[in-house]
Amino acid sequence: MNDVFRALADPTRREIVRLLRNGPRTSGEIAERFPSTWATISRHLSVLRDAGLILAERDGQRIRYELNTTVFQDLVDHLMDWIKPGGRRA
Amino acid sequence: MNDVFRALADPTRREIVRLLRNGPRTSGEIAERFPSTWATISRHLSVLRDAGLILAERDGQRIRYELNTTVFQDLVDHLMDWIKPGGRRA
DNA sequence: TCGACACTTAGCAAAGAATCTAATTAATGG
DNA sequence: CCATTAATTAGATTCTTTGCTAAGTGTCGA
Repeated sequence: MNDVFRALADPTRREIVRLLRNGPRTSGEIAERFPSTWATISRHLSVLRDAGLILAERDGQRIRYELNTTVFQDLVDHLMDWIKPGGRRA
Repeated sequence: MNDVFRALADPTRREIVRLLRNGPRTSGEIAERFPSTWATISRHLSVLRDAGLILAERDGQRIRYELNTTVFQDLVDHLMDWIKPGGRRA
């Protein structure tokens, strides 16, 4: 879960997530929307992927990324838990 | 909103948030639960405060911190938005 | 008003993260 | 098998974050 929070701490990565709401996109399609280098975006994608927030699927020469909504769901559940007092731990 | 995500990226700060679920605590009460220095915890508290995630209220010599649940609610709403496809922007 | 208590801020060193360029891997078409 | 396109990885640099010690602020009681 730590990876998830750390991944979302970066504004560019959150922007990538927002972009992927509208459906899967290739690495190149994502990269061309940002001022940063393709290499930099690729790095961001790997951070998001390692956190489980996005899924990668190769399609020929391209790699298609899409949101992993179940992890977002887990995150939302996690946060909901926090704002309910008297939770299991602590 | 960027501050909120950045604040939650640190595990110690998330732990503080979890602790505050069970009700307000003073700076000292919070600090004594962590291996870090009081000064370090104080710094974490200021990050959480700047992000609006917690509220500080002075009570004599003590300062009492409590969760600001409305900001968490906003965060949850924000995330829910992400996992619904076809949002307003992009 | 002095001193002790509760807490925060400042300043610094060390660890981590973001981004760039250049090199590398992988798939495809000729 | 070579060139091309698509994308990632490596290495270097710079910026940010973290956590420490030490100094400062604010409050209270004697």
